[in-house]
Amino acid sequence: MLKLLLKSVKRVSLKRIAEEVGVSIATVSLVLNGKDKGGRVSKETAAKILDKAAELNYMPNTLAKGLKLGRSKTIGLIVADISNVFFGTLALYIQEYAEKEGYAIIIANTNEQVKRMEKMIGLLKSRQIDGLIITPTEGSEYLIKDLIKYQMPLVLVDRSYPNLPVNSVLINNYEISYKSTKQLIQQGCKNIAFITYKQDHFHINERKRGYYEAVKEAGLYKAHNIQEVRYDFLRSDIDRAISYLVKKEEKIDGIFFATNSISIAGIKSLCKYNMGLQKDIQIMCFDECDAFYLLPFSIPFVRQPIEEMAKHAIKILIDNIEGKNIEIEKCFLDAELILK
Amino acid sequence: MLKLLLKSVKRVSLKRIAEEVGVSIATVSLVLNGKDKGGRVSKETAAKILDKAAELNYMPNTLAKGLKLGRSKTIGLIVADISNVFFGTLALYIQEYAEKEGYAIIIANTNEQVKRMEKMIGLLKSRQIDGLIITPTEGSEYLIKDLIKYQMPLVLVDRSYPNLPVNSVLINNYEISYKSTKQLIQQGCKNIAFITYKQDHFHINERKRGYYEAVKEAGLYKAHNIQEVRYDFLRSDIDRAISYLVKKEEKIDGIFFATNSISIAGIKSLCKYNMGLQKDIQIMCFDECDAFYLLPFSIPFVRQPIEEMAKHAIKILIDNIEGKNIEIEKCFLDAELILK
DNA sequence: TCAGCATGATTAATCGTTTAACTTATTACT
DNA sequence: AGTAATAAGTTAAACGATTAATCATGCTGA
Repeated sequence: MLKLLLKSVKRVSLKRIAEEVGVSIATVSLVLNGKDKGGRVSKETAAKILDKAAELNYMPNTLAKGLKLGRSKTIGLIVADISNVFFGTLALYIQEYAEKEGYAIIIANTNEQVKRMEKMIGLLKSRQIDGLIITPTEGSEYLIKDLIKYQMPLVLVDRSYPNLPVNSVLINNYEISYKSTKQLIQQGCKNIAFITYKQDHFHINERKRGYYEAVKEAGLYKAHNIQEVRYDFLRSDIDRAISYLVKKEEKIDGIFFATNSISIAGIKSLCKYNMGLQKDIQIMCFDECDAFYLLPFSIPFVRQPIEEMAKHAIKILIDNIEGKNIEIEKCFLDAELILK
Repeated sequence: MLKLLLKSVKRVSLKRIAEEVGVSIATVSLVLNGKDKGGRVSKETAAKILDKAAELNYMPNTLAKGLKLGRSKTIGLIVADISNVFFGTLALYIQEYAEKEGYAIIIANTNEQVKRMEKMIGLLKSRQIDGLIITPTEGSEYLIKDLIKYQMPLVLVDRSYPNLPVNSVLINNYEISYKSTKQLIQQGCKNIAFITYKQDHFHINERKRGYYEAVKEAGLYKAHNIQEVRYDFLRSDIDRAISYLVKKEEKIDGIFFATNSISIAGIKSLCKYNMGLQKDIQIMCFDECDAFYLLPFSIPFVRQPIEEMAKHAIKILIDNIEGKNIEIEKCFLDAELILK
């Protein structure tokens, strides 16, 4: 009874328009899709159909359309954590650019767990998404390979497997890390730490390599200045790392944080230990953070071109989906070092 | 040619399984949906079907299923700005709880513009979403009314129109604002400002009312201590407001920020004017912010139970969608005042 | 012997759209 | 007049899944 009540508000379909105008469903479809050129439908009939469609506020059923055409005009976006500002901003722009092309976005989180990533891919596939934008988790190479085999239009963003034949949009991690570390050295730092995730990610390794080359070149390399923390125990691992770094005999005078979450946790920790930022220790962060504005001095950071990344990812993906481009695209964008 | 190539990877359908096992599509469907009890299908056939489905890694086509059943197992989430941590976190939890019930989430942004909200509702409707979770923008009452008339399962979150017969999940805005303001008064503030959006939102008005009652009760009410800023000109309006408040003859000694975005912008501004936080001015914020951890003292704030909000919203919505509950639910959750 | 029932499966309609192929009537051309 | 071309539509199959209705077979008991 209730169900009947709920169903009573029927959506407007082509059939309804066809009946009310007195033509066949096919004619309505042709007109509404603009395929009535070349003497298919008379001007008057077309006008009547368009009027009726407007009057009834017709909206095509995307499910039916997708089923018939084999395309859903929907893109899956798989990120590690949508509550993280970096991914949130990425999602915002991806959604914006996708919408302009008539695509909707379904978002899924992995929480950096490959099992969840597998599940999410399955979930999105069963929804007949036309393509996928992914920031892959560690150890997900086999999933990416599967998707390639499956011929799923795909773009990796932020992170990538450089040896896989897959579209990607990345930043110049190595160069910007090298440059950022150099900057700390120029500011007079002699003992610079690098805090990063204990993860085997290409982009993370590149950042490490940039740091490494810069300190080595300056003759400042010390193995124990590189500290790795676990994603799942970020807070406690950072605390331990910072505590170690500031207490060891050769006290550090600079820290480079490899990601935004590490930056935030690291700064929190430094404050807890009451370290004199920019007096005793110079820091350098990946990504901007609101917290910076609280300080009486400015903290240098690497700004990623998130909007550009989103724009490129969507363009590459949609070109791929619509068959306009079948070449693999590896797109590298320049991040910016902000010193202010 | 290319298209043919792309199409060559066909998805596994019921038909394929039926052919390979040598039964009809109907039988496969029954077995895979667990509707083969009561002597519908023999154990052996069922086993063969299940095996084959597993072997081929069958995944139901959600579009076809949705078309047939009139339900898409998809929920639309419309927020103001997914790059805002509050909404990002909300989205994270909503997605998590929805997923547990087998629903996917499509996210859309309004940027606080009612025209965009209208567009997004249309876009989501045409995708046959089963229900909608919305943080409505200002002036969107007519859209909500439409949705109610349309009998769309719907839950408003964070914000609401209290007079409309619509499900909602809100916090106790009035009480928590009253309590927070009282707290500032107890700490000795005699001249407390309230900075809020120039928006006619129920939840915003409630927060203002809480502030108002508290200062009035203490005989501290002054009309010009309430400053309103525009969403689209947040930074500049906040700057002007703060500048005014700290420079006027009766200098303020406390500020209550009505939302998280206002808190962040406000603190930035205070730092710019070099105000001595917690010496000259006590502040009170809505929502937590990473920036707080940079300070040598703790900033009191109102913590919203975001996960609980998401949980309730999803429960109410899905009960509604599945016809388990047709009563209108107005759910109020308690926010927490964190002083540390 | 045969109605009645249980078991195990199939048939066919349906959801809303798209589109190739077909129809029918009119006009144009030689 | 006969053929072709054009205009203005319609028909019907298909996409993949669900499900009410039907069918076929074997068995039971009076």
